[in-house]
Amino acid sequence: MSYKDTINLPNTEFPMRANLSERELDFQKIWEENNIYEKAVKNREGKESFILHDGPPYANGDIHIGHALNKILKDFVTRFATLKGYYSPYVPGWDTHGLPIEHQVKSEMSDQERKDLSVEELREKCTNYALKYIDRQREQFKRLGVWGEWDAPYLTLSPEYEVKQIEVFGEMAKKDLFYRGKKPVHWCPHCETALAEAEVEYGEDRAPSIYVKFPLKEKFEVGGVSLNKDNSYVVIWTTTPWTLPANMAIAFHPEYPYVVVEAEGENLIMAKELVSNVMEISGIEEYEIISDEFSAKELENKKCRHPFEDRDSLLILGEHVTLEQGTGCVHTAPGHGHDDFVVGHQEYGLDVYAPMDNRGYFTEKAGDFAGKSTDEVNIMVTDKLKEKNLLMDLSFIDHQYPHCWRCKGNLLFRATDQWFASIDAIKEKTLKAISEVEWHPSWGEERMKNMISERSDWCISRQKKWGVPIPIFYCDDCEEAVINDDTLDSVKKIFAVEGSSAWYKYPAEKLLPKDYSCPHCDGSSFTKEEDIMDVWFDSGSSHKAVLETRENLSWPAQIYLEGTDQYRGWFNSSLLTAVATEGRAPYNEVITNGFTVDDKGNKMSKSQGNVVSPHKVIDQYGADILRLWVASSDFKNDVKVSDNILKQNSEVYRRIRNTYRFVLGNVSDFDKEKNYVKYEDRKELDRWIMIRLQDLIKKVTSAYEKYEYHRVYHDVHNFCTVEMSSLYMDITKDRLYTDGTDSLSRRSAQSTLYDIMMALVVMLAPLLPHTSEEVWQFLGDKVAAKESVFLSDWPELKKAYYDQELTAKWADLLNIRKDVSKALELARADKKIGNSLEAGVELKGASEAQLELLENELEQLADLFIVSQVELNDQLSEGEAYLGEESSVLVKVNEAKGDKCDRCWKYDESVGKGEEHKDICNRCASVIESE
RNA sequence: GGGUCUAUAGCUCAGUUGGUCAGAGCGCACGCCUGAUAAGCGUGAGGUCGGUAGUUCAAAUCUACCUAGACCCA
Repeated sequence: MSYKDTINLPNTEFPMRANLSERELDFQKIWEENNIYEKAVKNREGKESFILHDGPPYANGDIHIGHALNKILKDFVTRFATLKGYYSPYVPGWDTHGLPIEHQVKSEMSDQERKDLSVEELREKCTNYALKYIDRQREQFKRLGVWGEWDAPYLTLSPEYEVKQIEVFGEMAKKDLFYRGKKPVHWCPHCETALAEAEVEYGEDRAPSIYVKFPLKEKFEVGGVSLNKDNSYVVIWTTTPWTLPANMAIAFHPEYPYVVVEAEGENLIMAKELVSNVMEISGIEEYEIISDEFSAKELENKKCRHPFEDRDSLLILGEHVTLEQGTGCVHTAPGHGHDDFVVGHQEYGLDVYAPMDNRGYFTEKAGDFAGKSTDEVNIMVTDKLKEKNLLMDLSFIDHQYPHCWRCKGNLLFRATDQWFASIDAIKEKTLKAISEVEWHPSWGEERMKNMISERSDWCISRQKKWGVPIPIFYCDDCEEAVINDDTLDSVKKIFAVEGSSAWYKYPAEKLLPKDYSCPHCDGSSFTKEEDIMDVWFDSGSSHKAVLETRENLSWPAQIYLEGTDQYRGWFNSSLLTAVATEGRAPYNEVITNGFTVDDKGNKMSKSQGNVVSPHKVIDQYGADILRLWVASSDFKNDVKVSDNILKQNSEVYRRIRNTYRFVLGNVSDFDKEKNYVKYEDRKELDRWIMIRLQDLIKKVTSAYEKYEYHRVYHDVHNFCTVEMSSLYMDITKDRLYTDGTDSLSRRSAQSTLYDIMMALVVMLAPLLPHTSEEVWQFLGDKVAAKESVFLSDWPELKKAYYDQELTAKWADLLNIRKDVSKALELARADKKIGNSLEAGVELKGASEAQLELLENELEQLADLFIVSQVELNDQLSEGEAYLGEESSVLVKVNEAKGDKCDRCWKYDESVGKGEEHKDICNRCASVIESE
């Protein structure tokens, strides 16, 4: 007869193959329909808050693997916090304003449509565009298994958000942190608009190339020669002669050597390395370097005369000067160049002068050049220079020049009025705030401090339409800028109802309080500011706009968690607005994740073909595998991802899943109410693994608290593989299958498996929510009280379980087990045995203590080694036995005595001797009898 | 060019304040099992700790330089 029916084999419907890509959707549906997220959060109402504030992704395009990494990490944080007992609601958000969307919307229109478009229409289209992508991304984020208030996210374009944002702006304005200044921007004279760097295209263009002599203002000595102002010059080179009227300075590199060259009776200052170049280009054959090399530091703050304006030109130092072209002496017009602005204006305080109108024509201030175009001025300038004999050379060259993305025309670099936030005013406070934040990893503090220390003032203005208007008015009479509580309250009221598009819909009078008059001059007519705010001001206000306005949130946030690029971005702008308004950082902790790179550590790019798409991963493997990949990586560094890496994670997943499956199969007849064996009454091996489980709980909990998910991953995986699968489950199978159904030994094992399962499923729930929920549902009646794993509690660490004596004893026994395994393998290689149950083992301890141990535990050794018999033999010698490397025990492997029991498959001398059950051993016979 | 980082077996990670032959799991190879079976068990082979030069009795661990890579800025 077959005895298979008399044993308790695993029994479960829990599928070995997960089929995650399809089944995950079922669980997501269950969560959504039953409001599990809401219930889980509500479950912790009144408990300590743990608020992770979401950095808003930009509402454009589909999510990529970097988004997935970041959002999944956030999900780990909030799910763990909730299970651990914190009140941790998660409100996701989106960043919706800004150039890329405006750009995209415009480029989808014909030229005519674009021309006919009103600002309000444009903004409506932008709104729709953003909303469309929010919907798309929302579904994609939800598909990752990220939970949160997806039905009520925060959007930077929502009226309530905009109101808070201009409130933040107003608070800063009241503290006098804003000022109006000029700054050069890319300007298209045809489209009459400023362009962002993304809208600039560089292309070949023909330009005049001129070398110009600037006369010294006074005589000075340098490099051992004395220079006379009548015949001594600094030589500059430029390809934009029209910017010369705005010249304010000449920049020299502080480190390169300069010299004086004598040529044609004149003394010329230039970089030593470029002398021969310049002479060759200018066609001068006879020249001589008449000075020693000298540092430009000797020239700093001396002056030249402007070649044709009634003005001086200051000699200054700048690291941006190169020796690739020109003379090493750089014409500097702070109104017409970026470096010129930074060095000339911000470092040397020179005027930002750009006498030019929106169409690119020179203004009245430009004197002779008034009304002229840049092309005309190019010619006039060179003529003037020739006239004064200050033009060393004129030629034409082809070079890379910026063009407008739309009309393809040449761009100008031109200073326009901008609003700035003064960083200097709050720098000290900000640096202090940084040191009060906990940075993970810790180098973040230094990175942030360096960044803030070096940061110059924040240009808030953007000459665009898709954004939050800068809520400032200008009095038409006195031209003063007006912003105060009265004007702000009025604007806020209107924005709260109609959103910030109202700024474009209504004239200033409607936006201001009724009959408002200028606080400076009593004037009653006003003009609105046309610029919008930098989008970093949008998201940088989120801590106020979200944390302060939502009832379930609170300021400041416990955590910001973003990619490392956000030191410059969101961490930075949020910090500045928070310090400006509240005097401290908006976060207690900042965590950063690295970027996703390919398996060689290179960044992903379409052209490299190494891009891993989260959608594909989900289709092929499932979101839980993607999440496992996130968990497996030390995200503080850059995170590698490739097919191979994902495949590896799916193998790890399989091991975890099969551990669950084994347990589920073996507790199918287990009723916790009736069959649970309490810890003290369990078998030693069961107690041993329970202690191992406590170690695991301790390690895993601590790893979660430190955001070290890769430690969770490794610890849990090792536990499943080493402790559980190859040891505990392998050994316990015999008890579970063949001992009496209701025997203490079997119930003891089941109770243990149950305890382990309950701890594991909760501990992995933040990482593998779908699988954990699936397991939870399969536990069925046993956990009926809780409808979802996410409504349960974090496993409790049972310190009382610890038992040093037992732990030490089992460490010894398991060492011996390793040696026995090795000995069995040798026997197997000799074809003496196949299955280890075909073996009987003889042992000899290597020490008194070990001999005693073996003697005491003899009873359970066969089960522990999964062999049929174990005997002690103090006659064993090294010649006939294997000497264990781990424990020094001597092991001799023999064929097992007796015959194979048909029921438990062990060999035993009692087999074949029974009356009723001939083919099975005594133990099995008695089990059958008693069932 | 500047700021901040990273570099340990094919892969993912451990390696406290420098000190026993550098560890784990996976993968791989080989074997076993066929009552966890598109599972499970065992054994084994894989590393000049990115490179070079130093400090030291002693360095994967400290210093300098170099190489490769990442983010931000210029």
